[in-house]
Amino acid sequence: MTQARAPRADAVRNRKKILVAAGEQITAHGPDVGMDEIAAAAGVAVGTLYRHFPTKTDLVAAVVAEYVARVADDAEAAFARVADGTGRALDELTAFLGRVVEQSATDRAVKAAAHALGTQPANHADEDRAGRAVAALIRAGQADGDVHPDVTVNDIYLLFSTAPTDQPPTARARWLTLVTPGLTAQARQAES
Amino acid sequence: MTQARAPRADAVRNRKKILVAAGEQITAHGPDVGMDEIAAAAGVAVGTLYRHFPTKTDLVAAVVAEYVARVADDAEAAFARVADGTGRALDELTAFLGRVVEQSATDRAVKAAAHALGTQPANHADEDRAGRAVAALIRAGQADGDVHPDVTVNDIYLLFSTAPTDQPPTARARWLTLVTPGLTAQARQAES
Amino acid sequence: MTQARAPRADAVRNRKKILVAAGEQITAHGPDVGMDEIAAAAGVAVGTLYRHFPTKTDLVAAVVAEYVARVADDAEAAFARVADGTGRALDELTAFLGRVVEQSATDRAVKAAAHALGTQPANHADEDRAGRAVAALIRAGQADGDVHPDVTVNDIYLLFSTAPTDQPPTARARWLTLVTPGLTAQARQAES
Amino acid sequence: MTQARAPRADAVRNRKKILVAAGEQITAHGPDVGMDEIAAAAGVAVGTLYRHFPTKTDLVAAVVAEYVARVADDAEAAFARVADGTGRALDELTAFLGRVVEQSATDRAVKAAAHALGTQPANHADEDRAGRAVAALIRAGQADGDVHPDVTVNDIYLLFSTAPTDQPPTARARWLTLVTPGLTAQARQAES
DNA sequence: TATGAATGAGTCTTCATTCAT
DNA sequence: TATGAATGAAGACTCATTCAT
Repeated sequence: MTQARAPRADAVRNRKKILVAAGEQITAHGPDVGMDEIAAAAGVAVGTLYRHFPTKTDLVAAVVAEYVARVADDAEAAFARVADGTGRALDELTAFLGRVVEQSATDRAVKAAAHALGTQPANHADEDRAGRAVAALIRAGQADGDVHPDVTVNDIYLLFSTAPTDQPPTARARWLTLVTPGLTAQARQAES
Repeated sequence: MTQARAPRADAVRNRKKILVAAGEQITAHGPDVGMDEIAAAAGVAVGTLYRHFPTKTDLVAAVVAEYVARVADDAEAAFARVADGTGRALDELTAFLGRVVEQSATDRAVKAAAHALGTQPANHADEDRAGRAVAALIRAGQADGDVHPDVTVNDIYLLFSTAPTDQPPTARARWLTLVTPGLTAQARQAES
Repeated sequence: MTQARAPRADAVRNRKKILVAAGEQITAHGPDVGMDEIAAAAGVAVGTLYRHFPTKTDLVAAVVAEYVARVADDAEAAFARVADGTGRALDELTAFLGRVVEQSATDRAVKAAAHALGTQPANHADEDRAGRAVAALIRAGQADGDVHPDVTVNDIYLLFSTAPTDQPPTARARWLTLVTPGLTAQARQAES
Repeated sequence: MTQARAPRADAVRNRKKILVAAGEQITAHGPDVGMDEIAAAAGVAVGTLYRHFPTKTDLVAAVVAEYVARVADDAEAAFARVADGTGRALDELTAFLGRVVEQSATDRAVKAAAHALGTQPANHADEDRAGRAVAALIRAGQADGDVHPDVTVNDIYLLFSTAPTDQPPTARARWLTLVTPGLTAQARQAES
């Protein structure tokens, strides 16, 4: 037992490998990748995969949860920059939106898989974390007079969920351009 | 003669029934509905379904094509209203966008299915028709000074393809509100 | 009714067309050709095909029967030549065998189909006709001292049924060369 | 440990069971037996069958390959007896032919299935082995003056491929009697 | 009567999940 | 515990046969 290699460490490492592989495979080959393929990509046998995730649904849920966690981290970092005066709220908000859209890596394919399998959002903690950070960002932007007063966290989520993640970068950039005015105060005032 | 069921008529009716059922089933239960289920929903046997569409891919392609045709009709009607002075271009454009988004009936699920099956857009005629009508609408709006000068047909398509068709009506309405400023001249000028 | 075209004539012509097409299709594409393909090749609709042959089995049986009839004709002609002194029995016998082997047209594929479908040999009349003619040929050859005394009609059938009809002409010719000695008197005496 | 079922051993045993069952089923019920039936006959589930042979074609190819291997073994054993003086070449050759014909077990039905599925002869090694042994047998027989000088390996193959394996033993014996003279030197010389 | 659309049981194959080793 | 072979339900597709027109 004292001989260096911790037993849990392997399990943890396996879990990570599986999660990563699952994300990659689903992204690359669509939501219908087989469990065998994911296992192979992770370098483990199916049995091992099932030890960590009793169901395909569970696996996908975990992948989605990971993604949510990353998004939450990103949102919090963005707000931190606003809080300490490094960044301006509206800019951070759109940049954040942009970054999320850029991450084709774990994208709509994953969400489609989640949807197809009826996954329930598992990790409320991370979701809340993300939600709070975004809300703070929005409030800051509104305080600046940059973000339209009626914008809510749900609006950002709505845009997330409709981002063209599976399209080429130019399309994604253009989408951002088209969508940003809807968030700004002036633009919406401009329409009468 | 008037009470006789026409022979070809039945086939035509079956084709229609299948198309409708396929749209519904795919929309309701996702792209992975079985052909048997579609057939059952259409009230025919699988064999009949396969007589009309030799492949699931073909069936989905046909459903998509139908959808495209309806969109093309809608776009042309919208432009017609602009042409005869009944409607204003920007309004027609956003209303058109709104209508497309409203049609959850044949929506993203269908397109996801199409994507998953690698369907090639078959009906270029209808696609072109839709494209021309939308382009005309945009040009008219730009002539009015309402639509931003750099807006193109592809922008509209981009918004189409990211519309939250599978979300509740309020979300869809909100999405439209958020997205519209990106198309207007003033709003985009308002951003500096 | 007196207007020239006889109604039965068409039916007979159709039957013939179907029979020919069935032979061709089975030969060309194996015993698993669909009834639709046979019907198409015959230039009729499946329904018509089924009017003439209530079952695929029946159709194949009919094709086989046709083949048997042709073989019977051939055997009788061969014996006729022997009877009127035009031909020598052994030569006619081997030539007959050769001709049968040459007819790849309606060949093993048909018989395999027949076998697969459990067809019972239908046309005893033609079979008997062929059997009698071959028997006569054999007896004549034995009277000449050319054909080995123990050769029977069944031997000829055995060779028929094992002829390499689906192989290239050179192989078929070689087969004939290898097989003929077994029928001749001298050759078999030569083995001790 | 001695009473434990070995893990790999099971897989190997399954493979064998499947191969045997496939041979039997195809022989018994023709090339069109369902994979389900073969699996049932082998006492495994279809999935297992497909794990071992990804395709029906592969399965049939494997059955054929097994058969070829057995024939190669037989031919080599026959030649070994000739080489060490235990047997006479012509006798061994015809006995070999006889044995092959006797093996109705894996016979024409299998080859027909192979043909129908477009199987490519996979195991060239075994084919070559068989070919070499048969060639050696022929050469030895020719050296003895027993086998006709123009006989080649292809002749033997030709006879193989036309052997009446699906007929009763008496018919097979008779066929051998009829066919043997074609291979002997004297018999063929006897014909002029 | 000929047509060809409709039927539906059956075929091959896949894949999430279980379980013996 | 990790492995990977086995399971078997389910899906796409075929085709002999029936039947309305």
